[in-house]
Amino acid sequence: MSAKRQSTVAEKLRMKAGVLTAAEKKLMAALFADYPVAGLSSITDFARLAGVSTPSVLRLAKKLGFSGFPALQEALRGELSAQLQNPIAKHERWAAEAPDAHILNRFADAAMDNMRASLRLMDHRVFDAVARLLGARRRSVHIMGGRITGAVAHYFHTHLHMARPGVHLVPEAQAAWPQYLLNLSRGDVLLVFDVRRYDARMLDFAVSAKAEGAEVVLITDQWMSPIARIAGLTLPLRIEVPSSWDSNMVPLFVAESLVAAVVDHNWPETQARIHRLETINETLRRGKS
Amino acid sequence: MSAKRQSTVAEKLRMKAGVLTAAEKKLMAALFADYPVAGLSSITDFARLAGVSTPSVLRLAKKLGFSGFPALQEALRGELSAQLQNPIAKHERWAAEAPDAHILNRFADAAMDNMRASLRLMDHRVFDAVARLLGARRRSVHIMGGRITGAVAHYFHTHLHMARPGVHLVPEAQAAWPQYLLNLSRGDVLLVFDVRRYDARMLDFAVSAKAEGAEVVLITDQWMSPIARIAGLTLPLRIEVPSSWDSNMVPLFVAESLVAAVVDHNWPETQARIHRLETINETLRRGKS
DNA sequence: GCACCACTGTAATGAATTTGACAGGCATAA
DNA sequence: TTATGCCTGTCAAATTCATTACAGTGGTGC
Repeated sequence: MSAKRQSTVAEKLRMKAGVLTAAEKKLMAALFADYPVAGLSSITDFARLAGVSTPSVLRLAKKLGFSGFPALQEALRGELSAQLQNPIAKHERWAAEAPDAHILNRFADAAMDNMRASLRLMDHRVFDAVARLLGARRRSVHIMGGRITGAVAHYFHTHLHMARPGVHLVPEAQAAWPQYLLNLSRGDVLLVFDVRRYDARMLDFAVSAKAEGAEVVLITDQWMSPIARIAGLTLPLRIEVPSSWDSNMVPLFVAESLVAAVVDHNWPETQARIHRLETINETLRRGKS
Repeated sequence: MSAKRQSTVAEKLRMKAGVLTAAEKKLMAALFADYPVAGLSSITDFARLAGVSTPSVLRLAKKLGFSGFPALQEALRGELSAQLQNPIAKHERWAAEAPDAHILNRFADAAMDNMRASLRLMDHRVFDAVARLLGARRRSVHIMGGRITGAVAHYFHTHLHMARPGVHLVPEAQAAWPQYLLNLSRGDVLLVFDVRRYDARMLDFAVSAKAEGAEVVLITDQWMSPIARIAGLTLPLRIEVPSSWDSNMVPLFVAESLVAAVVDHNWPETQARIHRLETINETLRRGKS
């Protein structure tokens, strides 16, 4: 790949600065005053902003080598979006020899994109509300995941359980569900991970739980599990990767962040609990060996 | 003037997230995937990008309180140019409206740093070698994780098992280990996840496995599990986050990437397998309900 | 002073966009 | 099951936009 290809509109302009006419210099100044946003409105607005006529804008675009004004705009949008994507991540991932097309690089890019998009999709107030619910000691917490997200649910259960008592994992095996519904008390929290392809049986479970008075919290993907309609709080995420399956990285991220938030929120008590846990672990290990 | 200060399009969207229809949610996700640039092209392009019709875009714009699509675009341009000129915003904050110190932002920063650092730590030739080992059908694969990484090992087992036969998960319960050692054949692969605090018993297991002729592959953290000394291939990662525990995100990333690499490497065969799996799942589901 | 040339704006045309009206479709509730 | 209401896409009209053609302006060299 040659380095020439990736010349930005700004570079092209500076390159041609010598042969620009008066009207074109006005345009260049106007564009640089608010680069590149000034060039993203209509050709009429841009011309008026610079104080020239519309055909002058068009002539400048052609002089820079574009087929027309829309082509110039697309170039501007392209470099803008490249610039807004975390620049470090894209360029610094593997300074080394691995090709861009390598699966690790493709996966890493996708993962970073997912993180960004998910953080935008999530409402941090909802996140805080979920953390508050999970931190309330008088509420039991019941965690549930589907085929894909089962591992995340399991992981979340393990860690939240270190932070507080009263945390239960609803097993994937449907046979045991009735008793778990029985154990639900009014005000308990049911946290469900459900990404496509959505599990109709989990919807049933959530509906029943809600009928029992549970607060339903849903962590789902951008296409939204049907459980969203009955959930009190929903955190939508983005989980696409170049693979046959979706990625669990962002759900895991949310799970870890939620645990951290709960731990933060009630630090002294949790710290004591963790300390006790470490001691017990030590004792068990010694006892065994 | 209302108490609310000028809210961004992103905020408006999240505010209304509850009352958005399916098509509108698609648009929201598409916009957030490349915010705000995705919304700066024509209404036609934007609609096509999100996979909905143009009128749906218009309806969303009106729902957010704009007079039409161009008005929405102008709002996007406005906040974009404000953001680009404001030096603070240069460092593109993700959950933009949440404070920097918010746990989500701190966690996200740490996760991104971990990703970058891990990609630099890993040698992509080692990664490829691991993928090749895992893809070899004549070798059985045995997967093992510790207390923290157990969930990742479990997840990795589930997914790799979808891609190929001969994948086994060594349970955490030590009691069952002898039989698993017995099942190891010369040339089999033992893939171990081990991060601090390292588990001495896993080292013993790995040593025994190597003695049986197994290829030991280790996925560990930057401080390197002692197993590294006997492992044939080692992938060191970075897993620090602002929390009481380390993060499993990067190990999960590597696990997912490895599965994708194995799947890629032997696509036709794997595809057939996955297809059969889907069929079986369908059948089971139908049979149950 | 006169003719030439390059540059710029006005006006008109054609293309694309935006918007409103309509009807099919899906889910919900009776 | 049937009826209702909401959502969504197709289609067509109206508007805006991008582009071309052309005429006017100002400057430069002879």
